Amino acid sequence: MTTPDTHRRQRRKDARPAELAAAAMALFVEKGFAATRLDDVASRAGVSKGTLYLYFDSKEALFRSVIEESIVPMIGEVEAMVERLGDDPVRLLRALLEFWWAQIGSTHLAGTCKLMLCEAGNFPEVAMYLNERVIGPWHMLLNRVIEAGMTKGVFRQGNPESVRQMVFYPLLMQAVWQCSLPVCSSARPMPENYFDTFFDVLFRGLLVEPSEETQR
Amino acid sequence: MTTPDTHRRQRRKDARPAELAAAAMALFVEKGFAATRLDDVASRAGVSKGTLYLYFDSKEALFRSVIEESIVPMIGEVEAMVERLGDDPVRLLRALLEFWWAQIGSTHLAGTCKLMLCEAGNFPEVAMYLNERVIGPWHMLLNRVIEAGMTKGVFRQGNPESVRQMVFYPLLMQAVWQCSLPVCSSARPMPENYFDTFFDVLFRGLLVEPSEETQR
Amino acid sequence: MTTPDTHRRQRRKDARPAELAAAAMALFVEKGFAATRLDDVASRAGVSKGTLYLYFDSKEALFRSVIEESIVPMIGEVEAMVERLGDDPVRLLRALLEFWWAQIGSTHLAGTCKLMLCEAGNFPEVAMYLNERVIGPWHMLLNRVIEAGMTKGVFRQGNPESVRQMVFYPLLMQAVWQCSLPVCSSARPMPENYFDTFFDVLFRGLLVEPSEETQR
Amino acid sequence: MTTPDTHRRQRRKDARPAELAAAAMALFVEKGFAATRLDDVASRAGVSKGTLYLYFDSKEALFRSVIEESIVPMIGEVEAMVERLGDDPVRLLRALLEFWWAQIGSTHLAGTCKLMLCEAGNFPEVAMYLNERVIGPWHMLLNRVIEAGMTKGVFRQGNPESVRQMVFYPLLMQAVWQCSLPVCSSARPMPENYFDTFFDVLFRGLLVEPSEETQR
DNA sequence: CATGAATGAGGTTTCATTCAT
DNA sequence: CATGAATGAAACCTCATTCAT
Repeated sequence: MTTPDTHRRQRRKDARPAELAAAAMALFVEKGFAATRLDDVASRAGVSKGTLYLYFDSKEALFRSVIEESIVPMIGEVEAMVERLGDDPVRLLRALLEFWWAQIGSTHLAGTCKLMLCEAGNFPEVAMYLNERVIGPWHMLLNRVIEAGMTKGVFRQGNPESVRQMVFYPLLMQAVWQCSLPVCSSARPMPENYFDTFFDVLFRGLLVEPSEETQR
Repeated sequence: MTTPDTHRRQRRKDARPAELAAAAMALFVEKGFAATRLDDVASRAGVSKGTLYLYFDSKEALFRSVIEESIVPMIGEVEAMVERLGDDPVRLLRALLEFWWAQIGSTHLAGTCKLMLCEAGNFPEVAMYLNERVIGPWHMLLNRVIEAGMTKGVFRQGNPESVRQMVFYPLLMQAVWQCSLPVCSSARPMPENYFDTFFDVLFRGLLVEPSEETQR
Repeated sequence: MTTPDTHRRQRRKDARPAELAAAAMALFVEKGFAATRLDDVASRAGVSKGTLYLYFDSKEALFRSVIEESIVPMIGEVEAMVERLGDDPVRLLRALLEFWWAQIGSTHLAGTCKLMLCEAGNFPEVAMYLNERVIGPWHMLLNRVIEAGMTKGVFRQGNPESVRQMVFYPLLMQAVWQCSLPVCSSARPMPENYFDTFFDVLFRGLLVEPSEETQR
Repeated sequence: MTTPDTHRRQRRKDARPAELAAAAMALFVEKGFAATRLDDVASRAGVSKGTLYLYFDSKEALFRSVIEESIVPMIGEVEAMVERLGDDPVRLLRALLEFWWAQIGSTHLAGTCKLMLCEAGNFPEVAMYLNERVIGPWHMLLNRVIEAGMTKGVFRQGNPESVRQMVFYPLLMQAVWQCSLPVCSSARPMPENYFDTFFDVLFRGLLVEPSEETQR
């Protein structure tokens, strides 16, 4: 009794909220929440403005929903990383960061990071929630690895907070930056050997060691 | 002829634009451009809404002026850093970054960085201008130091772009983050030994060297 | 598929711009452009303020549109008069003026004349445009008839500009005056024999001719 | 005790209100009442905005005062014309109209006529007052002359209202027009022989009489 | 379900008016 | 007297939200 047309329609209907959220996400990331007009969201999604209200109660609800939907995969990613916990802090740290970049930093989820940064002041509860569910656990994870490395004597002693920023913020900033300035020159794609240099310097230091020096 | 009162009034009038710009800056950084109401700017500055229009043609002009006024000192800071150029890449790089943090990252100019990140999409010309006058020169400066260090064989070989991000983005992100989340837990003051760890890891690497290892 | 209701709605929507323009026209004529509030335009048209902006970009655009829409019929009228050009200057001149009064001077298009007079200083481009498209052609038309009459020896020789004003300005001023002072006593309807006297005096002069004098 | 300087100051002070009124008049005529900003009035008069309030209670009071000051000389002119009443309707009518043009239509008082036309709707009491004190008497005057001419058998019989408009409106419209469109081409100075043609046609008609025709 | 015309609260902007100097 | 910075009511304009179709 359900014709293929009905099927297609059904699929369309089910996909609607996600389509709308995706359109909203793109514009929220590009312009910010307040500067985004629902007119624009609707026309980007190819629907009428009224349709938005069939799926979302308000602009703010749309925003929360967009964030919400981004959070679920993020939580998933972070938890997936927890699974990977192994013994070698070096390999583990590298794996975590590369995984973060592959699954978040270089994907459309990077936009959520930008939104977090830009809109946290206007949506403190959202920020708190995100902080609790995603940022916190992620920081915990990094901290555990870093501190484990220090405890094991593999990593240099020091302020773990400082270390966490050093290992993570370059990636985070790069991700956010690419959302912000697709127009500027900085939007060039990540260079091939970015991570090679990154981890080389991170683990072995910027300075050439005496032993290496003699090798040259 | 000029009574003290006249003086006070004159001083008031001369100071007005800066006062208004400061109030606007604070709110723009906190809420973003679009979400900031001129009513709020005015009442934060302790004047009426109309007064804003005695000094700025429009909300957008106010924004541009705020950025403009932030740029001048930034250019000054960057140029001041150029003066410091010496021969030792290690000391120089550390000096540059500590200076940036002291003069920009930890001051109210950090807000300009956040604005840049958040509003670049809505004010592309402003972003281009800033990019040209401040960001570009600053990147050049870092690049020169990094490349000089590599050429001299003091710094490990690698992608300079990657290195630049590693040395600068943790500071930049920290600065922006503190603007965004005065409400969240991350707003705690920079720990005492942040920079010690930062440069220790940066220059010598996260890994404990074999020679050090034996010392423990 | 289209119910009568749909029809009515459609008709309503199509008619909206004209309804709004009519309401605006009436108030612009009555109060002038600057003194007319869009609130008043909206409530006279029976819509809310925001509705105006669905159809017109700004108050000025509304004004221009109102004028624009008045110009089209005016051009039509003037061109219709050109068609009437015949050989007898006397009958032709009378026909033109009576036609102008019937189609413009005594209709709502008279308001456009008042607007032209009152707002020309504030909308010089609009004035120039009207001058080019309507006023100029109309003056040309009158001039041609007047000069043809003079050339043929039917009309007394004299400054055609002066004659044109004599034949047209009483009608124009009467039209404008009735827009301006519906409140004053002058708003009484045109007397029955207005045109009889008008053309009698115009063609034969105010003075009683000697031959007539003897008839009394 | 009164130095020359004091004298000059005194004269300046006494002249102030008239200077301000003159500046206001010019702008009211050019832009209309509502579109005229007191800022512009003040700067045209070379004083500060506050100074206006030393001499006039409000913008409307300024407007009324401007009109008021124009009325007095107008009343004077009209009364001066009454004095001239003689016996010959032809000479009298011509004298009245030429006098009106010389003393009002071609002077800055023409602006008052434009204001009357444009602002009557916004200031009905002012319009009524003007109507009572100036327009009415002036119309009476013309009517008396016209009717006297008709009674004496010098003027052709007809609707006096119509005749009054024919003799006066061309001049009035010309006066107003020159206020409205200093920008348009119509602002050319009155042609030399304007009045010659005007009265020739007015008294003897547009048509060439048979007797004249043979003279040609 | 989907539409888009209509709404009106709330933002930006203007400017007549005031008042300390 | 004269000033002009400051005010705030009221205008213009925007856009999230509603609802008849």
